[in-house]
Amino acid sequence: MSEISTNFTERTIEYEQLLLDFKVLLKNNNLKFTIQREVILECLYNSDEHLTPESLHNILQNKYPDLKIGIATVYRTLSLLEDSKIVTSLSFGAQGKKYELGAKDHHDHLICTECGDITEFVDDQIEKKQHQIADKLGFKMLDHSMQIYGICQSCQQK
Amino acid sequence: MSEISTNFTERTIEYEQLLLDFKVLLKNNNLKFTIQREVILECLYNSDEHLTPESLHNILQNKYPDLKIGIATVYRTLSLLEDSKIVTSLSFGAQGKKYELGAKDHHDHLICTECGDITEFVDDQIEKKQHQIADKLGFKMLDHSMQIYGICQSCQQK
DNA sequence: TCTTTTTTTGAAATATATTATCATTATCGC
DNA sequence: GCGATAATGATAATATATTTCAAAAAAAGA
Repeated sequence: MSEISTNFTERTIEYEQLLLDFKVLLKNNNLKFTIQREVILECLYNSDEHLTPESLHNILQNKYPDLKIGIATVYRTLSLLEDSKIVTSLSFGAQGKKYELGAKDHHDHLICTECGDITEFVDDQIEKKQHQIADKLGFKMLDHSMQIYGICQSCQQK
Repeated sequence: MSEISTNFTERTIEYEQLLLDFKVLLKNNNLKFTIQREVILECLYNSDEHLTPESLHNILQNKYPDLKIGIATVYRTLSLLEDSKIVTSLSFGAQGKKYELGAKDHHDHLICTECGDITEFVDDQIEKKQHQIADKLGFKMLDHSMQIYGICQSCQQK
């Protein structure tokens, strides 16, 4: 039995729900709920940024050094979460794939073509407009994605 | 002097313009116009699909075997074209980056998840809104892409 | 045209990212 | 707790991308 405490900084209702959904999903597929899978989900939940497998691995190594979590486990878990539509992977510009929890509200992305940084935003008017356009063209809208490319504030100052 | 003929299947006005722009760009940056750079641009122009560096390399090896074009040259040229905003790289789902020519008009797409049909549209209000959002967040907007996924009219009738 | 200067090239080496293998360990139903 | 099964970390194997460098090609000048 592990002595590791997950020591969550936040345990919101929303997170509890997400965790429960994850457990149900695992059970339905004869997969096991492990401490590694839990801390990866928790880390994604508590992070505001889009994480690469590498950065996620670093964070986890610092936060839970006794777990000695392997990079392979991070990759495997991210694939599992992506297949299960719990996280979404993005890959814009230069540096590799980035993952984000997909359970939150729908949002679009501003992507810096210089540093690869990704900022999220939501705009109700655009959401509405998209529905209008789909309707007008006799299209049954299921999902959408939008990216704005450009140069972020800090890169402009360089 | 090379004996290779580029043997273009199509040489539209649009392509000639693109090629000219490319030549001007090269000259302005003290770069040289090479047969390799030309066939890569031509191949991207004549392809309907999004190409990976790998697939582009294969196509070029088959089409111009005597050129013996190296994979490094493909990567280098794609980076150059991307930096110059002539092509855009995308990365959907699993493996690696894909490139497409980005010189055309803004591409907003309605994509049918049933039949794969793609309809283009432009909406001024959305374009404006995007600029407003970028401005508000101190972001210098260069480009954008938007996709709406759903079911098209004819697939709904089936 | 020929010569000089500079850039580009292909091949190979290197670096980085991702996936597979496998012996060991953990989970979970009983 | 026990046994069946799945997951783990370490590391090997692949896949993907970039760098190096001598030779070749392109542009500029005469």
